[in-house]
Amino acid sequence: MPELPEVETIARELRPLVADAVVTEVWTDWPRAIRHPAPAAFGAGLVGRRIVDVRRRAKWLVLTLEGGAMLVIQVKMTGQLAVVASDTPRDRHVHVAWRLADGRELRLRDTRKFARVGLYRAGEDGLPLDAGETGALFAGHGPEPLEPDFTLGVFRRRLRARRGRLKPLLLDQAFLAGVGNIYADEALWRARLHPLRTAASLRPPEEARLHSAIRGVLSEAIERRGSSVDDYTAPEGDGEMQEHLDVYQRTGLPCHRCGRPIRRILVGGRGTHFCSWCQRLPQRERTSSTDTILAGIH
DNA sequence: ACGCCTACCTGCTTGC
DNA sequence: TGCAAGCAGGTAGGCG
Repeated sequence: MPELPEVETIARELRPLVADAVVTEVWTDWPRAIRHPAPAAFGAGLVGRRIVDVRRRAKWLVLTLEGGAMLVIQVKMTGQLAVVASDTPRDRHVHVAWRLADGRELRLRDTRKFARVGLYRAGEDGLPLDAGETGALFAGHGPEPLEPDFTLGVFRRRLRARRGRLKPLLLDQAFLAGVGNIYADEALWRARLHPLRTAASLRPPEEARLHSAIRGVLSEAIERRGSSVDDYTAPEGDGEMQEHLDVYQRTGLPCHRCGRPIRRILVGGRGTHFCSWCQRLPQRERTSSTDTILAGIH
C-alpha cells in the first residue's frame, strides 16, 4: 500500500513519462473518483493542458500543468498509475484515463476504487487558491520527514506536545506526512520502541533513535523503489523493499536482531508488527488497556 | 487532543 | 466443493 516511498517512486518514474505531454481527452467510468471539480469541469479543465512536472507531497501526487493548475492524484490503498499506448485494452479496474496527444494514455487502475483525483488552481508555493470543499489541500498535513527542516528538535517538540501512543501517532498525517502502516512498524522496530509507548514518555536518546529510524527506513525504501506488497507497483514495475522489511507481515518469523518470533497485535484497528523482546513496554506504561491489546490473538 | 467508530471498496483468506 | 463472513488499510467524518 503506497506510503511516502511508493508515492515518491511513482512520481519519479512518471515524471519523464508524462513531462511535456498534452492531455487531449479525459475518461472515467467511476465519477466518484473525481473529488473536485464536477466531472465535466474536471475534463474540460484538463483538455489541451500540458503536463510540466510531477511531484509528491505527503502521499499525494501533484502533476503541475502549464497555466497554473494542479492535477492531484491520491492512489490510497490499491491505485496504480501507468502510461501505455492508447489502443491497449483497458481492463475492468482502470477507472480514470487521460489521453495524451502523442497516442499514449495515462491510466489510474484501482481494484478497490479508493483512489481520488482532483483539479486545482495552483497558488503561490504550490498551495491551491481554489481547493473546493476540501479547504486548503495540504494545510492539514504535518512536516515532510525527509526535508532538511524536519530536524530532531522539530520532531522532539511535536512528540512532546502529544499524549497518544506511538503507533497511531505515526499514522496521523497531521503529525507527520507520509508514514503508513508498513513504515510505522518498521521505524519502531529500528528504533527499538514498543508501538504502545506514549509519545511524551520518550527519553532524549529514544526520540533521536525514532527520528533517525523514520528517515532511514523511508530513504532506504525510496532507494529500493518501495515495497510491493499487495497491489503496489510503480510505472516501471515492482519495488524491492518488501524483501528487506524486518517486521511488516513477518508474524511468527524470527526477529532479524534477536531471533524471537515477530508478534502481531491490533492497535487502533491496525495490524501492528513488532518484536516483544527488542521493543519492550516499560512497566510504568502498562495499563489495563495495553494489557488487553497485548493479550489479543497474534 | 484523543480514541474509537463507521464508511468507502473488492479480492483474497478463513471457517463451516 | 461452495458460500458467506472476515480481513486488509488510507482517509474522512462523526461522536464522546
